Amino acid sequence: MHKRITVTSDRCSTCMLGDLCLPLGMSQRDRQVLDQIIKERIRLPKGGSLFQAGDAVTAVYGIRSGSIKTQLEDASGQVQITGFLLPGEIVGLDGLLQLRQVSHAVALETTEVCVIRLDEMDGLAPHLPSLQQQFRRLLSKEIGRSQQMTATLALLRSDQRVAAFLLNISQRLAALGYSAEAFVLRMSRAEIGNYLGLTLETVSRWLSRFARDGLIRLQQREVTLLQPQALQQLAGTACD
Amino acid sequence: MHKRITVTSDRCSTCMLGDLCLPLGMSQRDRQVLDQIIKERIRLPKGGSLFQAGDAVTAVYGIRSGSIKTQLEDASGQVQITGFLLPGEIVGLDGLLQLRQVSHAVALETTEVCVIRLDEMDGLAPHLPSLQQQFRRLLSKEIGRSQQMTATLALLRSDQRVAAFLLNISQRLAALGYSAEAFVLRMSRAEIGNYLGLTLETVSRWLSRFARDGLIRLQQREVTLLQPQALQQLAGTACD
DNA sequence: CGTCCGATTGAGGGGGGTCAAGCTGAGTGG
DNA sequence: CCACTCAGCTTGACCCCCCTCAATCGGACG
Repeated sequence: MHKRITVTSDRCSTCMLGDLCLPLGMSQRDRQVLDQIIKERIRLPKGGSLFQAGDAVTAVYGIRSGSIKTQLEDASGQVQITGFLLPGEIVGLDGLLQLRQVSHAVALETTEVCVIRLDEMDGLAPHLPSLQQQFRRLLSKEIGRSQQMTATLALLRSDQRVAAFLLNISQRLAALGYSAEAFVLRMSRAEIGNYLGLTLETVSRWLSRFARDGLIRLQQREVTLLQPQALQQLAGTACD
Repeated sequence: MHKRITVTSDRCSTCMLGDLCLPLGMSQRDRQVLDQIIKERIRLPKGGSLFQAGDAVTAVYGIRSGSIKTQLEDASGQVQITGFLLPGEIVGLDGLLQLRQVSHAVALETTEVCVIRLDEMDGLAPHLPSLQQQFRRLLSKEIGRSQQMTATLALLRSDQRVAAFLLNISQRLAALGYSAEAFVLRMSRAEIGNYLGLTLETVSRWLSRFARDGLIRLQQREVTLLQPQALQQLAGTACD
């Protein structure tokens, strides 16, 4: 389901993602130490699983290219998507509690991730306090992101959730240097709906409505934000 | 708003909470090292603030007795309660990203917390790897808890959310050695509703209905679970 | 050109929000 | 000791938002 690749070039210290990923806030010297930790990448085809619930946790994963969804699943087959992750973001931060994965991570397109082994990280920890602190920040950031999602689900109407979703994707892509206005949704309407606690029909209706009202332009999964400020106003502030 | 107390007795190594709090999985020797980190407690009256959004983060806090709610607030006064925390649980794990609090933490009753200073913790980290790992587990646990909340809001009907809420409180109190069947809700109907993404009327209606159907007994905020297994069946599994 | 999966759009109904009117119990002051 | 107050809770009536069910459409791929 996935292919392991030994890293030979373009390590952390020279990676284009730089501050957008694990090395954030680390000195160039510390980044070169980091290069020694990350020796491997994994390449996933569209639909491929990075890990499944129950797997032993030996590493966390930094997305180098592509995108991944993470979802909780229960015995009855019920699914809840908990995140859509983009390059620079770290996958597998839940699961550190018992060192067992609780989520299922699936590639939404061809995706490459850097393997950050926990044992390597713990081995270097005493010599690299900045890594411990950065890792702690990443965990805390994930808590904040998840709490924000809670506020979105608890406080916003369906149209506000869809608008907030578009803006969130837009801003994260913009931070990566892509266009904030024009982008391609890598996930289906059903996946967006599941993520937002709505049905796919409701998502589709609001996207169509936004397009009809001139807020966005839509061609299948291609989105162009025509009036981002109007979307922002619609989404309001769900405690952010 | 709060009173600082220097710790003179009943430190981590002898605290009754023991494995239910920070020291989980640490050796008795390591716990005695932990005693040196935690030198202070804070006592809060009902309604008192432990910290507010924007405050500098210098510590996280272990609840020793009482209970605390944490909530996100935005400029327009919109509030979203993100958690009700019981003894043994750690407050302030969000906020480590920028070392600024993002939430407002308020005591639901007279509450005492142990101050776990970050600088002390980082100072001892190299000599105490078990603390780093335990702290990482706690952060990961909080991610899992928050994701579970997302699933609850996205997947469950209002009656299922209320049932799941009662069972959650029950189980956490049982883990502390209290009765799983009979307990007092420290928060108002409005706070429960906010937390669950419902109105206080809906919460009240379902509690009344559960009581009328013989699933629980209700006297103001005193709850007795008469048929916990029926509640469990009602709540179903929101991906857990 | 036919098939298929995902997306769109419509019609209808129900779950939960809104608004409003009482109720309850704890605290207060006479 | 008891009326008074007030915040929190309960219960009812109404209605709207979003889900459900269904039909149709559209592009991708053989």
